Amino acid sequence: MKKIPRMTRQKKIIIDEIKKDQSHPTADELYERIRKKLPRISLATVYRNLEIMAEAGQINKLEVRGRQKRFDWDTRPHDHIHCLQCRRLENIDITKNIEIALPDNNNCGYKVSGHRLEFFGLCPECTISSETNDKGDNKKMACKPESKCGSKGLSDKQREVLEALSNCTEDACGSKDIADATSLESKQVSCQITALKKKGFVDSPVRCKYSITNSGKEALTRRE
Amino acid sequence: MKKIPRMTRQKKIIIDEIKKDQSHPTADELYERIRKKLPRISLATVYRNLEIMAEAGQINKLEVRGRQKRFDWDTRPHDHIHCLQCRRLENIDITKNIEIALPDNNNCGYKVSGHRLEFFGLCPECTISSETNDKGDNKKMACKPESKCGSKGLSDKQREVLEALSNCTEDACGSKDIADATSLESKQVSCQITALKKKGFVDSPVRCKYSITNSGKEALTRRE
DNA sequence: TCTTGACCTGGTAATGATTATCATTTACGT
DNA sequence: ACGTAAATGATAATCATTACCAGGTCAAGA
Repeated sequence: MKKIPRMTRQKKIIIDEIKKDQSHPTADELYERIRKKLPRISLATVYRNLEIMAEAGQINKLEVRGRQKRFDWDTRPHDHIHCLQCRRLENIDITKNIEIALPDNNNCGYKVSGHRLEFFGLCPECTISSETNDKGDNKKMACKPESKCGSKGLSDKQREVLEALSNCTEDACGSKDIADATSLESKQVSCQITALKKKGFVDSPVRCKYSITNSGKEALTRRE
Repeated sequence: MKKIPRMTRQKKIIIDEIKKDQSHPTADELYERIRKKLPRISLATVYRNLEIMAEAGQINKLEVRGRQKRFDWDTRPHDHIHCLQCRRLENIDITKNIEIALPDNNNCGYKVSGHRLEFFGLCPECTISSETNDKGDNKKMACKPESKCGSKGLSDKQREVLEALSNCTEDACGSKDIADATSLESKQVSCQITALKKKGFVDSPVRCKYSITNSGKEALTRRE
């Protein structure tokens, strides 16, 4: 009485793409790859079919740390490790070292249906890059960029303040000077400075004096 | 040189509320509870401070299965179990049974900084309710409702079809009858029927004949 | 063979959780 | 007590995912 979902061109291509490697792709990564072969496919179709195939047990939906779900063609039970910096996810084999005892005889009263074990840390490449680059200023990702880095874009006011700082002839200038150089009040300037410091675009060599950082200059040129 | 975040009334109340029990609340659960004491607090403030306190190590941010993050005042390492139906999350003690070996001598080359072990299944209450209620039709949640149940709301077209079915004098009627009774074409009706079946509002006792279910009637009255 | 309804797709709107922005308010060092 | 940096509240923006719907395709029964 079970209904078997129809096999369509889209489903075939999706499952082929997953099986191609061990990369545990996200839905939108798959979408981008599949679009090269099937340009008219919809993102909704990708999501839909991943869900259907996961339910049918053809693939595995991984709910790991981070916002996006990842998909794995290998439905055999195994564990994962992922990098906190570049977010890559890999299989890890630890069956020799530990044995997870499903607490059948547990005191919690749950009817346990499964478990998940996940390690995290820095992958080899990110470990190296974090050791060689001591200053975080122009740190380059060894692998994929972390998606959660926060917006490195600039709002209009932030851009205005940054430009004023960039034009500053002194080593560092106070918020009064910036307020004069821009159309903003000193209170607003102070607020923007805080936001810019958090993004690493502004530095405060002396208390109440500010200067633009290298990544701040870079951000200015990025979309002038 | 480390900056200590300022202690504000809001932070105090948030951390007090978390420490009150073992419920591992989500940000919006906390927001609702705190609003009773501090009605003008903003949801953004709750999120912001939870993030700050998690970073400072005062509380623990739990990225467990499900969309929402949960927060735990107990920062000592421990594992969790959660119910797939009502989504409750509880601590679980399994230190006697297993020992997680951080693979220092692992072959993956990662610099491991931690791990997460999570069991899932049905909590005692949900186990009982799933055993007594065989039909899923009017199954009642023993505890909190699952948030991912899908929207139980009705679009205009869905409501129209449901109403037609509800007025049907026969036991069940075909989509032609529904199309006549409504302003919709038979193709549209078929499409809506599919959606309504998925929600459990419509049943198909005979092939190509449909009738409204109890939960379907209930959905109709909910916001007439 | 012809219908007829079930299932599937692409395009897009809606949703839900979280984060960003910014004017205003508050806490803290001096 | 003052002035500045940080925190707040209100709200817009973002991101991943899901819902909706009109049109297309398939397969079983008349």
